[in-house]
Amino acid sequence: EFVVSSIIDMYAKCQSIDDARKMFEKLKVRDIVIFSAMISGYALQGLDQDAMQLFYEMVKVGLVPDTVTFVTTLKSCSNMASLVEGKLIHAYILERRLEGNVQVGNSLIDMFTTCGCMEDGKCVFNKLQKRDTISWTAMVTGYAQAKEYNLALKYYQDMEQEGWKPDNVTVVSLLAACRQEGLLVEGCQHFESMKKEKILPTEDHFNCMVDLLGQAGHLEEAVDLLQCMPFGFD
RNA sequence: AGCGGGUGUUGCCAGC
Repeated sequence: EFVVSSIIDMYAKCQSIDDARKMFEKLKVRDIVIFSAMISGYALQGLDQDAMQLFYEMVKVGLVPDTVTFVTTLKSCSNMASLVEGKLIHAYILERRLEGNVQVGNSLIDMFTTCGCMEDGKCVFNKLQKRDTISWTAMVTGYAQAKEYNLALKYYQDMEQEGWKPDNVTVVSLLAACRQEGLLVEGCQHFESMKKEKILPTEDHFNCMVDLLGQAGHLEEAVDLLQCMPFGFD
């Protein structure tokens, strides 16, 4: 029961997905947590077709997916950028009336924007009763990935205006957008604002900043930044 | 009432 799902989870996260599956197969009784742990393991390993198949199997045996099941299954849809499967999962979510759930909504936003369906993503976002940092960041990242940088930056402005603070992931997406648009000043502002927000920069932040400075011809500043970076060179 | 499964992470290049 509790122990079993933990072990499956552990195997799945330690790249022993086959061992996880063996244990899964041996079980006489499987509940949604066991299924979700197994689906999550497949999604983590990029075995997305297996994840989807297990989801369908789970529904077929009469188990009712919950928010966690949907979140993990949508992850596989995103990995594959499979709109067809994503829409099918969306239909199950609507049936269960879970579209307004924050985590499920966030996953739907990610799935739709990853599949290039910006309107559907926006629609889910707009319908969310409650939003969190991840909802906003998913929109920023989604538009940045779609190369709609101005919209990405606009979502960030709205996010700020509604009183939300960015976190390190938000800033990576912002810097990526600025880098693509060559917005040096704005990029520097976001990078500087990390100190104020007490966000620790990761390698990704530095990579974006070094490139942003470099492409603007500020080579010395780029080198300075490289030198104070707590990581190896790229 | 509680417990095991959970969503957002830059760019370029190479391989599959």
